[in-house]
Amino acid sequence: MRRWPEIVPSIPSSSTPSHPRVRARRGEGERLREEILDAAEGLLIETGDESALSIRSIADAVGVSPPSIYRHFADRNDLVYAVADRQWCHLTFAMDRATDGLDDPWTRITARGRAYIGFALANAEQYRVIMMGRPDAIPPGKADDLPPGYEHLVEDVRAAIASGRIRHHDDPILVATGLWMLVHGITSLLIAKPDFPWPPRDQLVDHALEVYESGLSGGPENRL
Amino acid sequence: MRRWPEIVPSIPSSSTPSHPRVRARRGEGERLREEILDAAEGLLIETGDESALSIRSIADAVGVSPPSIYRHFADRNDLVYAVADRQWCHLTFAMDRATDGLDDPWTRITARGRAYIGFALANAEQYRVIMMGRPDAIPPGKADDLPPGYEHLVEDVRAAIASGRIRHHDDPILVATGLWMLVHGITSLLIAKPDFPWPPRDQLVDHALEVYESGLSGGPENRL
DNA sequence: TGTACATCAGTGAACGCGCGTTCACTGATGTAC
DNA sequence: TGTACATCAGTGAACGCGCGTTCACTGATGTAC
Repeated sequence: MRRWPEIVPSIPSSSTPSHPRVRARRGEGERLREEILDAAEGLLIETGDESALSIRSIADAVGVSPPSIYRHFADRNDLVYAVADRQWCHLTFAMDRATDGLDDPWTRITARGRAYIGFALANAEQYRVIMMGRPDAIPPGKADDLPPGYEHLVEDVRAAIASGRIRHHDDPILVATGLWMLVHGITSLLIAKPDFPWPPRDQLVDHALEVYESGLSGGPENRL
Repeated sequence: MRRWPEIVPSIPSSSTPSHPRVRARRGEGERLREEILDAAEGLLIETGDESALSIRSIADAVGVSPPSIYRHFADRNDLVYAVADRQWCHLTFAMDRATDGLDDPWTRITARGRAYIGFALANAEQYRVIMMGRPDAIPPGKADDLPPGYEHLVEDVRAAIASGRIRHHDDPILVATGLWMLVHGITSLLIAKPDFPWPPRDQLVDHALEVYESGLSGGPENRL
């Protein structure tokens, strides 16, 4: 069980750089690494398919020859890992931002959940890679990693239990995991079945969170 | 919105037939079709990867030459569709069996949910294809299809609302969809992250269903 | 201030591979006469 | 009962493709002297 690096991610543009690329100046070779990841992410969004991330197509999108990729990534897997890793950080970042300044534990929990759903749906293909894909796409040693913001969620659950907001359930890990599964279920089904005649998304999210909250708090009479 | 065919599926053996295959007798050409699907499913389970289902590897597993596949399937997509379609039927069948003979609507609902989770986890790679994969793998016109047993679930929810077992929620579609999402969330996360240090599976399932049930029934004081 | 040179960023061509698909075919077998 | 033949199940060889990866290389650029 490891941490994901606590870097502050910048949401990258999905733009495919125009082809005539200017060669990095000496000492600035690392620049290409970022350009590669940007291009990979752009391709991911564009094609919606992780398997479309070929060394050649990425190199082409960056405006560079395929062997150049190998200066920065050991092989294709290593590159896909890096792409997934970035998404992981973005999701964490989005949730941290959403809970910033909120004090009430349950408010923080739902805000986190809504941010999770919102961000994941806005970045569906990236979410696919990190949460719905085969474990191959996950960097080794990260497969058993905590989900984005999991520790913070557990803290909030613990606080909600302490404050009596969550009743009849005393295991914060179990409660947090259940919440994660509900939120993931909503997110991943909407992503996997975009053509299904869903009820309005907001209604769906509200309903599910409300039912779960009601179940955790001991019934509707306890609701705000 | 279309129905899946109401055929009674037989759970296929995942065995890869031994190589020296006996040619089908005249008029029995359809036999190969089933052998192909069996072999494809076997490969799917074995490799855990839909992209490993190549015409060549399937032909090899059946003990037949690649062009033979085209006698029964228009192209690779068509074949993958057929594989997914079969899984769809199996899942439906498993749930119908699990609710057989049960009368109480809520008992039926949870039995259906547990059967869904149980069957999907026992056939993880197949579940991946039909519920977690890209819509490409889903036969055209089936992408907006009802999930296995959805209508029956909605019926049971309606009955549970009528009997007062589900309170404060009057839209059976919304409730059924929420239930589906919860159950799918549990299933798909367990499949996608097999190495995560989960709480015991049964505990997780029990907890989530209990919380959701409590939320739907209006609090723990209403529980059995 | 000038220059040789080590280093760095990146390239062009090629490798072997497995893939989906097509083509013209083969040889067994049931059936019409 | 015998046989010619249409049909059926399946084949062998080849196509063109995109892929990951490797190799020896080029040419710009900063720097030591």
